[in-house]
Amino acid sequence: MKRKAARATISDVAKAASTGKTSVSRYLNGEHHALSAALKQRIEEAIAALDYRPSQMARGLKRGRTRLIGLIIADITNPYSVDVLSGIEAACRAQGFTLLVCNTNNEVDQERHYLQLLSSYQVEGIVVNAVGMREEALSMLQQSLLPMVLIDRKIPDFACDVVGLNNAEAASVATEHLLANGYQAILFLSEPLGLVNTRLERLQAFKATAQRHQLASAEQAEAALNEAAKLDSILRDFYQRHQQHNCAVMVANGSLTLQVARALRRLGLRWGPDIGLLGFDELEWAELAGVGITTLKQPTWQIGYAALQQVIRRIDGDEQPLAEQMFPGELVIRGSTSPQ
Amino acid sequence: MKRKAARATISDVAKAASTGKTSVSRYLNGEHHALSAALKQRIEEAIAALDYRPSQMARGLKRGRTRLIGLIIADITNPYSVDVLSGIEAACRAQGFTLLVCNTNNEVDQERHYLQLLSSYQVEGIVVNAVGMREEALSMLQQSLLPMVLIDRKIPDFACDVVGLNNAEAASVATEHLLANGYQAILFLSEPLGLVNTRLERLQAFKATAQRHQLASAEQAEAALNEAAKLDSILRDFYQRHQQHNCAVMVANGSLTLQVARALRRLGLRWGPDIGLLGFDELEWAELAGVGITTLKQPTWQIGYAALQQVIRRIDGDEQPLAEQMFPGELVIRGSTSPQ
DNA sequence: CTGTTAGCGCGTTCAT
DNA sequence: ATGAACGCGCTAACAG
Repeated sequence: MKRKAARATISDVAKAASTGKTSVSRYLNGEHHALSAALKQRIEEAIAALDYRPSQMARGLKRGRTRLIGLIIADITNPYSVDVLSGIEAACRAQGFTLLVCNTNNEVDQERHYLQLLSSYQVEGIVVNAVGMREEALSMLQQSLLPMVLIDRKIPDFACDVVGLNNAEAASVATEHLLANGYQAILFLSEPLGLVNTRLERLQAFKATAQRHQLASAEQAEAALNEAAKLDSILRDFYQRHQQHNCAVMVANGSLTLQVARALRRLGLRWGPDIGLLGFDELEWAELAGVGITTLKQPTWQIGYAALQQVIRRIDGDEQPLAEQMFPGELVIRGSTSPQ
Repeated sequence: MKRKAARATISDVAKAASTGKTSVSRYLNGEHHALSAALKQRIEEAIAALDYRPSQMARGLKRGRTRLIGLIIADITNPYSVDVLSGIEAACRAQGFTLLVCNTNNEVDQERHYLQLLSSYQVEGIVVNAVGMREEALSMLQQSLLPMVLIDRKIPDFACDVVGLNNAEAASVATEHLLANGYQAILFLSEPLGLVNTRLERLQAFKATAQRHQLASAEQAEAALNEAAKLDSILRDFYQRHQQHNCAVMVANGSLTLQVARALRRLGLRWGPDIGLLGFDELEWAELAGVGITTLKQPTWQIGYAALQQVIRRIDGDEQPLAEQMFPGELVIRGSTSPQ
């Protein structure tokens, strides 16, 4: 007695429909023009009766097309990444691809593991959501020969399609908003800059805009997400030096904004009344925190969708030089950037 | 000239090591006892030289073991689900499985689509993270014959392993906390109860505990996540009837807590000073919202990890009657449950 | 229009 | 200890 009914194969269907495997295969692949109505009918019934579903394994083995796409995410707990994932997934469904999601948890050996894995499963393309990814982790990607697209971040010296935010424009808009609201000292706060282009571009646009408008004091500081003490001292120092003017902090991403908000809490400073606060990336709780936190919202879903479309274009043989799609951000104004 | 170097196959390796495929296969599967040191050496070098990696497709086809596990998530934007996902993923890595993540977005036809897909890829087991899943969507799962485990929620009349929170205990602890802090009227607020066992169990434990302690007023109401107006009226009404006493709201899950917080904002009510607030599920921003929101934190990561272990046990042929693992929650006390 | 045949890359008897 | 040959489920080339 069998443990469980073995799955029906294409041969079973062929037998049940008293025909050959080829015709069944043709039916499955939509080559309806080459099948008589009667045969189609029989095949259809056989498939239904046996609850047959073709094995993607065998199909991929034969054709070399697995219709599989790998997604590498540095940190799946990051809301930005999750939103992007939604967009990617929607695009996959629309195009008939399946997504293999790999969360590297920002660990290099996990990334190595997953790259091998994706290769083992013969994925046809890879999307890398590099948000929050450390630089060393990115280096590993360079060896892959598959169609690949980067989200949010570029890799120095590595020619690869990129989809992300128009950082220069966004940072400029954000800075101008703060200037327009009368802030006279602004601190640009980010995780360690390194060679991370998003941070560098945002910083540069901030500086340029500040200079263009002759901002009295444009400062810059870096702190890692887990350096609470350092964050405290940076913020305390900045506030003490500028509390007589209107001063504000501009935070380069959502994860850090959360930490900054916690730090300000610890220091007893209220965003809005005491100090301005503006963060990149929308936060679902932004309106609930005190007077609300002004954010620069990214079109995350669209970014994910566009990224997947781009990989597919490459899979389909597109040899265009190099695509770099930059989406505009949207400023969501809340209480944290209203002085007094 | 070939477009890109075709991947090396097991035959290539065999040729390069001047041996047969069989030995290479044995080497790959760790049957080291049956290989001479010299041959192992040659194979090892050939694999390295060709950058060979076995095709999981072919392997799965032959052995019938794909080492693939499917995960069905109702709503990937739910932080609870993401945390659980982390745990599942860690367990997968530890056990040598790969995860196929499917986000149904709470749409029935997407679920149908993904169930077929998982079956096509011959996954060996399925984990269903039912958090936020509508009842009608769950019904579809019943037909799958694969090893399957449910997270968080049970399906009526469907024998299946379940991993989740000890709802009765958790709700009891939460209720007693409110009682101890002097609240005399408590409103239990959830999404529509339906037949969702988590909601029912939490409600029942709330009622039982309230009765045992002779709480003056224990009320209950339901509202869907998108019914802002209804939420407003429920809360306004409750507050007006009880504002002379200390009154509190207990919310059955994190997504709804977010909506409740927004509603209270709209109504101009402050949690803590004006009305008590306690929510199931930890929120990363809980401490930043006003005086902070008291939450009942679930061991999400562990729940995910345990769920995957359970599926694997079934895959390995475990025929135990039925496992129901219930983890304890942890009350995280913040300002929202301190009256006056 | 339809069936027959030959692999895709791998694991697995079964001989050597 | 090692290799030759067969077949997993499917598609593609080639007959009929």
